[in-house]
Amino acid sequence: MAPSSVPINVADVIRKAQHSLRVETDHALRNAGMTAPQYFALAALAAQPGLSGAALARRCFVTPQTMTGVIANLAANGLITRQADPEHGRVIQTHLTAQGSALLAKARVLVERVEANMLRDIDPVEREALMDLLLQCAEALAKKK
Amino acid sequence: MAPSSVPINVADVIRKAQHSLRVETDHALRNAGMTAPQYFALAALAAQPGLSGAALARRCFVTPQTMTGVIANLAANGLITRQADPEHGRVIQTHLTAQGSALLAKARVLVERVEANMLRDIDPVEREALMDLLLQCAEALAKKK
DNA sequence: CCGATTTCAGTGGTACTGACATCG
DNA sequence: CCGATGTCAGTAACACTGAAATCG
Repeated sequence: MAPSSVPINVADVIRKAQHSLRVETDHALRNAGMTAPQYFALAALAAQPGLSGAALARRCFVTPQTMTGVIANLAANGLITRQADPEHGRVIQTHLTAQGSALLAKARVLVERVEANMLRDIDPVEREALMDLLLQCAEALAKKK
Repeated sequence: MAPSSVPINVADVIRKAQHSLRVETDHALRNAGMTAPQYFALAALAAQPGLSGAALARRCFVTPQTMTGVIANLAANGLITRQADPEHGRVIQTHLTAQGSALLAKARVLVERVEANMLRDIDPVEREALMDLLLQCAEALAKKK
């Protein structure tokens, strides 16, 4: 059964929930002139400055090639800077600019509002259960048998 | 906090689980020469033959523009046929071909294997709870306050 | 005129393959 | 020299916005 208006299995519901979350997050971020992947990259960079493109990709659940494109757009908008790591040859370190840091702070409020709204009718105990179950799913998929 | 190797909130885990699911589904479908969106479109078409592009888009959680591209590729591969609805002017009905139907049956086995693997350590009661919680999330996002 | 469907044009994110450089 | 990792180039399929044409 494909995703429909009345999903009947767990996989469909995961896809449906994530899709709604992504759409709402994108809409919220549009007011800050940013896309969702760009936001996640900035947030990861704020937590750990100097990450390489490949490291950033792992943290944001995308391939290095995808992150390369996201990074290029962030750099073109003046939100990050890129410079070669003096230690390691081809590795390129990435850092937030003051402008990037300011925009991230503004965007963070918008994104957290969406996530809080999503969970508004779910109590802390249930949220914990939901997280545990989803992590089990992710691990089962990763371990692959 | 952005998605990281140790997600700490529900939204991150939803993104992580869906990403793993999508990657594994894509890999499984590659053996059938099909992409995930193509599979979902075929499945929807099997359930309700004759749907238009716009109707198909709604069922598969994508925009009509996106579905247009997916449909074009399916038609180019001979898996579906398209013909104008004699009643309504511009509406184009879409139907599975015999080849499309056969490939869908093969692909369905591969996809269901991935989904079963994802849930292998979760008992029926917990699966039900997981679905309920995710549906609550999706509805809260859709209702938007 | 309005609403739904379709199509076109443009941008951005996503993955795969393949190639090359660099480090250990 | 090898193998793992980071980057880049090319290709393909998805996905959204915005706008325009068409039909009922």
